[in-house]
Amino acid sequence: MNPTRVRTRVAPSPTGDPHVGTAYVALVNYCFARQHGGEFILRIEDTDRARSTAESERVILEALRWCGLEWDEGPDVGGPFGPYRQSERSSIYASYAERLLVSGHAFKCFCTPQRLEEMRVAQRAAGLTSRYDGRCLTYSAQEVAQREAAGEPFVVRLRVPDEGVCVVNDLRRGPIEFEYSSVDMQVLVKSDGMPTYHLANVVDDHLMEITHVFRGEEWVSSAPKHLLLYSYFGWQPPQLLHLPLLRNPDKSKLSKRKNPTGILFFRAMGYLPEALLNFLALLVNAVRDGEDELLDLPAIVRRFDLEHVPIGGPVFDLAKLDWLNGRYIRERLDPPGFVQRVAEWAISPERLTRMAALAAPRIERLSDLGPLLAFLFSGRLALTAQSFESAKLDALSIRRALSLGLTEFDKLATWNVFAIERAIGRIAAALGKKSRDVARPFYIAITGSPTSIPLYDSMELLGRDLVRERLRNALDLLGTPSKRELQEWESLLQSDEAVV
RNA sequence: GGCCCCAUCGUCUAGUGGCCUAGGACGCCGCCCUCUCACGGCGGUGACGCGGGUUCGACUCCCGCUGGGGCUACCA
Repeated sequence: MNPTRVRTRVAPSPTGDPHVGTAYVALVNYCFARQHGGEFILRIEDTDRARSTAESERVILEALRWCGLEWDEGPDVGGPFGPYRQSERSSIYASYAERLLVSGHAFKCFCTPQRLEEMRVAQRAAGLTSRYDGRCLTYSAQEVAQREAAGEPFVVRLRVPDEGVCVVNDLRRGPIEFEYSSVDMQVLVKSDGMPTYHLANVVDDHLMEITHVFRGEEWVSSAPKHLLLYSYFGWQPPQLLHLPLLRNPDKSKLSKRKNPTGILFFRAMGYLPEALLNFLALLVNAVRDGEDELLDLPAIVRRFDLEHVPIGGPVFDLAKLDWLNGRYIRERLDPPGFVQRVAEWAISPERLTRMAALAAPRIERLSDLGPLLAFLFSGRLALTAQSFESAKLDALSIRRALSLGLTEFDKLATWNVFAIERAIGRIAAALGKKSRDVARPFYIAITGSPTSIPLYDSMELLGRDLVRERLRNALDLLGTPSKRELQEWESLLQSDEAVV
């Protein structure tokens, strides 16, 4: 019916560590494209200047490659529809925003953040949908020109009808109806001139000739805005399918405070990429009764079935991943292959060199190496609440310190000894304790012992994901902070930051 | 609060009105194999959230409730 070649994309935002949900979404897009002999594109959505980093982009690409997914077009491999990095396409978005402005489908808005905030608070208090009230829509052309000439900062907003219904056709969910009156007049161009996701994603999907968009469920509620944009531009929108969000065991959205979420975590933990991808594939399309669950990528693509992609949010079941990974290790790896994987995993020459340098001054026999460095080759450590009794701090301070570590470490732009040391320093200051005393429980949580090779080096070597895992584990042992505690403790840190 | 999505064993799911006294996988339990453990084999535990309809017949269709989730930013 439609002779157009199938083109799908995954569009991660380089604002943090690669998320396993990104791999999940990428896999679906990959499978569909491959199954139809189409193209799978990787696009970087870095329109958030404040949060996007080149390092994050690099790591995300590396992580997706590690998973075994290859894209046909992308910022690193190029392609006929480039550039594939939104920050390099500013002029394109500007011209399309201008088009909307001219046609009256968008307008300049000079409202201050404070006014918007007050408006929303009032709307919510009145039990209404929070939605831009259209004040700047009442200004005359001259008034807009005047304000602009006066140097007033402004954003460009999408004009949304006050009445009528928008129908979003989801490939699996069917038609979803939204009253336009419940759709906000989204900002399309920020005051810094950068487009928001909404504008950029629509323009790019059109220009890059994307035919099918498989994306996370969190986008359902902004689909009407996107559809509106397509219609304003006179473009044919792509087919949409919203995939369920991966969940924590308590069914909430998978979050790194509670669970491993980073692709890098799985690598650091010693999962094989084939197993991870296989596990995700099982979440996308379950096997038939009696069919083997061990599937390589070609098999995953072959049996991919759009009609049977689930829409209920699955809990990410680590136990099942463990089982699958075990099968890969014992069924798919021959001895040389196994050795190679182990080498890639943890004993690269660089890593070994670094470990040796840290360990050598502290041992008397080579055989001391095993116990001293075992924690660097382990997943979960065998700790109990008693393990922390040798720490200098009181129980509450320990929990506070570890919990603050969990949040502080995630804020670090780069993961190295220096940054880690400063983070610990900040935590110590926030708690009014000495750094060395605060470091003690971290030694125990991370290395398994109060005496070990240097903590900060160990943490860098172990990687942020494994450190996070160990802190989570320690906190589980000592008592996971309640929501209230978490809030109180965080404020401790914030007030400290304000002083600095 | 408002808008939207979802709902089968603890978990992932099969099931698209009769094939279902609901099937498979992970987990858990037991037995077997075995120098330990693991693997492997065999068996077991265990679910259609609730209430109304529709129908000769509902896990399957409709409505309500309840529960869970997402969004509600000049973040994506």
